[in-house]
This record gives sequence, structure tokens and C-alpha cells, in this order.
Amino acid sequence: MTLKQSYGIGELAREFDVTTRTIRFYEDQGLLTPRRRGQTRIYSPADRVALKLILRGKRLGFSLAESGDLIRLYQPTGDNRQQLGALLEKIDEKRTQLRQHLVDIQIMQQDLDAAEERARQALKELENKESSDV
Amino acid sequence: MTLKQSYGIGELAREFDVTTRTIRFYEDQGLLTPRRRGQTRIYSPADRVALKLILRGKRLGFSLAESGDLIRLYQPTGDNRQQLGALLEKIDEKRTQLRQHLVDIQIMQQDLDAAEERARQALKELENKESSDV
DNA sequence: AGGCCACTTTACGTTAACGTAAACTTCCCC
DNA sequence: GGGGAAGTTTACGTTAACGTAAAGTGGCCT
Repeated sequence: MTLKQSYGIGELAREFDVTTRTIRFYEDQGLLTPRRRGQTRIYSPADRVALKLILRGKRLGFSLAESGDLIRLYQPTGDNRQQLGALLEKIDEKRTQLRQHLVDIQIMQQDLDAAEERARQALKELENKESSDV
Repeated sequence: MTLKQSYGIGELAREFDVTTRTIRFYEDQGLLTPRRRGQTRIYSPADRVALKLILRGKRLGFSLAESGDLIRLYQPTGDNRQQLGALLEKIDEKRTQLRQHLVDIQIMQQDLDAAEERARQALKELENKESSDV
């Protein structure tokens, strides 16, 4: 068995730990485009990848609209030079944004280091105090 | 001149490009604690740092409540062992979260690389087509 | 004194991203 | 053939994070 060809809505919901309501909402926003068998939705591997991307975007503080942009970046809509140019620009924008994210994360990590250091120091002092209390 | 001792609300708003409404809202949420001169707010360097942290958190997709946690991590509330233990746990949580962020960013950067590659390839093909059109 | 600015409080409005409930169909199982 | 289980549509509700408007205060300038 290679990879699944299609997924049900509940299946995806379980895998990514979201509700079916959420998945349908993303479709409503134009982020997912499942086909139908009768009236039930059938999701392709591409839909699954898109969903993954949306959730990753959420973790990084991207809005659904922004994630929509990203999804469209990966779909070969590239026809004329105009669009391709705009595409490259958008990619560059996102890159800049991600770089800022990296900086933010590094600063936060340093802050956490400092906070941990202070906490450990405070613990040490408590212990010293106790041993002198004996 | 070393560093400013205090800041006005408009001053901070300009520096960080937010509205005064936003700053007052953060105070309402307990994230900032300016003192008063008469009825106007006076912000300390610590408030300014907190505001910076909040906005950095926002860029990373943190809620105001989460940023509130972070702010409290940096304030030496550390009194008893209980609290210090809980503090260290929280720090570790945040660290884990930041690590996930890093992974997310790396994946996105790779995706962007791939998208750019495809776009450049598509451009190339357009050019080839044109040169054969002459 | 008049006017302008920066500040204040109070309070209702708004948007994104879903939650939740109701009422329905379809299929499968025993 | 009755009853889950999983899917559907429709629609109103909710929360976070502010926006926006109205009405007032205090200082400074000329």
C-alpha cells in the first residue's frame, strides 16, 4: 500500500484533532475543495496537505486568509509573467515574515533561559536558608 | 542620557505602532500596570518591556492570556518551592511550544523554496516559448 | 478667554474563527 | 424494520481583541 487516495471528513478530523465543523468551515472559506460522492465530501491527498498547512499556519499566528495565500502559492496557477512575478514577490514577503518569526523565537528562548536561571537561583537560596534553619 | 524612566501612552503607541486603545485594553487585561499622575497613565520601562513582549507574542500566535503567563514568568514572584516548581514547568512547556514553532517555520521555508523553484521554472519555460515564437 | 491637544471614561460595534443545536438523509447491522 | 453511526444543511451563539464614537478633563499658548 502506497498512500491513501481519499479521505472522509471524520477521518481527517480525527487525524488532525479538529472538528468536522472546522473542516467544513475551511471549505466555506475556499481553503479546501473536496469532491462529492452523492452529498458526502471526499477529500484528496492535496486537500489533506492543505489542511496540514492551515493548521501549521495557525500555530504560527497566520490568519486563514494568509494560509489561503500560501496554499495558492503551491498550486501551479502560474500562467503568465505578471502572475509569476507577483507570486515571487509574495513568496519573498512570507520569507521576510518567517525570518522575523525566527528572531522572535530566539529572543523568547533567551528570555526563558534567563527566567529559568532566576528560578533555579531562587530555589538554591531557599535551600540554603533551610539548612541554616536546622 | 541613559534610558528613559517613564513614558506616556501616546509615546508608546507611536513607538510600537499600536493605538492607545490597545494599550489601555492590555491594562484592562492585567498585562500592564502603569502608575498615575493625576488621572493620566505613566508607564515604566518594565511596562514598555512587557508591551514589547506582548506584541512579539502576537506575531507568534500567542493569545494575550499566554503572553500574560510569559510576563509573569519574568516577574520575581518566586517565593515558595511550590510556585518555583510550577514556574519551571511552565517554562518547559513554553520551550516545547517554541521548538514546535521552529519546526513549523523550517517546513514552511522549505515549502517556499519549492514554490519559488517551480515559479522560476515556469518563467524559464515562458521565455523559451517566446524565443521560439520570433 | 478661547482653542487646541493629549489624555480620560463609558459603552456599544465589529471581525475572525469557529461552537452548538436542530432537523434531515444514508447506510449498515441484526 | 428499527436503530445507530456518520454524514449533511441551516442558522443562531460565542469569544478574543480590539475599533469607534461620545462626552468630559487638564494643560498650554496667544
